[in-house]
Amino acid sequence: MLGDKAQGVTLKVMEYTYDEDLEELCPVCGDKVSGYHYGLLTCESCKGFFKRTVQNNKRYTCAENQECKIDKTQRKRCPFCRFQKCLSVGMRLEAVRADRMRGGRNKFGPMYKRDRALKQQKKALIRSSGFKLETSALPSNSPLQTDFTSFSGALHPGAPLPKGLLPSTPAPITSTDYDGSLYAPPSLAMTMQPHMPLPAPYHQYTAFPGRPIKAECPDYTSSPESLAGYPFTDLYSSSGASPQLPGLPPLVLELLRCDPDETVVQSKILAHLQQEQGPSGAPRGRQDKGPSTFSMMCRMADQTLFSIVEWARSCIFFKELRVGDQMKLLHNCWSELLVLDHIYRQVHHGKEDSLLLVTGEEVELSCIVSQADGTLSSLVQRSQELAARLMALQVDRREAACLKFLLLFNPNVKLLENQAFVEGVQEQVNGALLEYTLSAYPQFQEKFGQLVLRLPELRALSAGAEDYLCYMHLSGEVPCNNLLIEMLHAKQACA
DNA sequence: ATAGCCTTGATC
DNA sequence: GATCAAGGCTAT
Repeated sequence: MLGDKAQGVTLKVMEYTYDEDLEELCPVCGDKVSGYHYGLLTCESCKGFFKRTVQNNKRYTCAENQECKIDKTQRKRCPFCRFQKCLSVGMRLEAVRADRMRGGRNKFGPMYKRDRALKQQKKALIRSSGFKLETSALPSNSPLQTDFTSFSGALHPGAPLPKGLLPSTPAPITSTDYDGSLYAPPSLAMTMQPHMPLPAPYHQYTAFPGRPIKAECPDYTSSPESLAGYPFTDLYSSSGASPQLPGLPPLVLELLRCDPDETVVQSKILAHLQQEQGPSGAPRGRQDKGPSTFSMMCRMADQTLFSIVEWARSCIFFKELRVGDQMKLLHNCWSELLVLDHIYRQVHHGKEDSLLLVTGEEVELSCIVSQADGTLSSLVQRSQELAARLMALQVDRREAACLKFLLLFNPNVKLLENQAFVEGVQEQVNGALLEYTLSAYPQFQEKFGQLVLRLPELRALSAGAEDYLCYMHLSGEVPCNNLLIEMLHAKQACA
């Protein structure tokens, strides 16, 4: 045993830390998972919380506006929002037994098994591609980036593409991907329905098509009585998501399911940044400004971009595309997605005079403006204005998820191999968003139009941001070996 | 009320 | 018989 460890140290160390890194975090609070509970991998405490809530038919209320952040340290603060998050990430009421029978298995057994298989496969794929890149002389200063650099490599126009890596990689965070698409060749799936505007296709992606399952477990959701007091009964028109709510357009639901959990993304990015800075990376800020602040922002954006790419790769529809089209779409919209991500965070943050960073840090706007040059200041200012507009529109998470897809599936991208498909998705998402806004906000008929109108503004903003990044890059201010720059180059090459 | 640890029992 | 997600117990 000890001998094994001593040999090939680097390899072992890499493998180990890598596994640790990928070890799932609870989608509710980001704590360590202890196993599958009520439908997905969660931590012990959220399992217990969910059980207590459902078993004892608890009712909570939120003292704020039902948008409390739930993480490991704050999860006790607002049980209402915690339970809402439990539901929105997909914890299953039906898995709590009415008769309190102990032991045994329930109907979710096979689902868990499948989820495990998917994760296993993903691990294997990433690992193999990671090693491939190791050997192909990537100037990596951080060997722990294997999971992300793998795609960075794949996106690089000049780099060899690891065959078969991209199309079938399952979702990293949304653990409820139980469709069979993983095992079906994506290209085939497309050629099968080249001109179909896909009304049928997405049905096969819903986790439980046609739904329920009355049998062994009590189905709380099917009983109006037991449902009556639950917060999610009136959730439809507010925030949060209820996976089983009737009336929510299934596609919207599906898009939401693809959406990564903020907490998980945040902790992942934080971990990466800390690794880059070294273990002694003291939280610097106030006095240590200047170039390091900008490069820090670049690193943050860079990591966010990795998570965006990861999101896209695991998304419904997107993963069905050929790698070439995937890259074209991403090259087209990466900055738009970054800007939207930033702006939506500010909407959520809800403060006009400070910014919330992906890392969870809050920075005074005045602090940024004082350090930034005119261009950057005006970009920040414009993004704050856009955030304010979206805030006024009360954009919710479902709408934001749709907007992301509308940016990603841009049929105006040139030379797409399967443009009809991209157009079809765009159309579908538009339809679903319209349907959703109309039914969820009937008193606000123009909401759809208002939301969609923000997209050109957002595109203009992101173009400005790209220009600025380009300028800064030429002045040597942007850290190299950066996915941002890679994207920038790729886009210029296309143009 | 929370969350870590324990017991149970259907399924493999 | 091993596994592992259910429910149960209990100190904090």
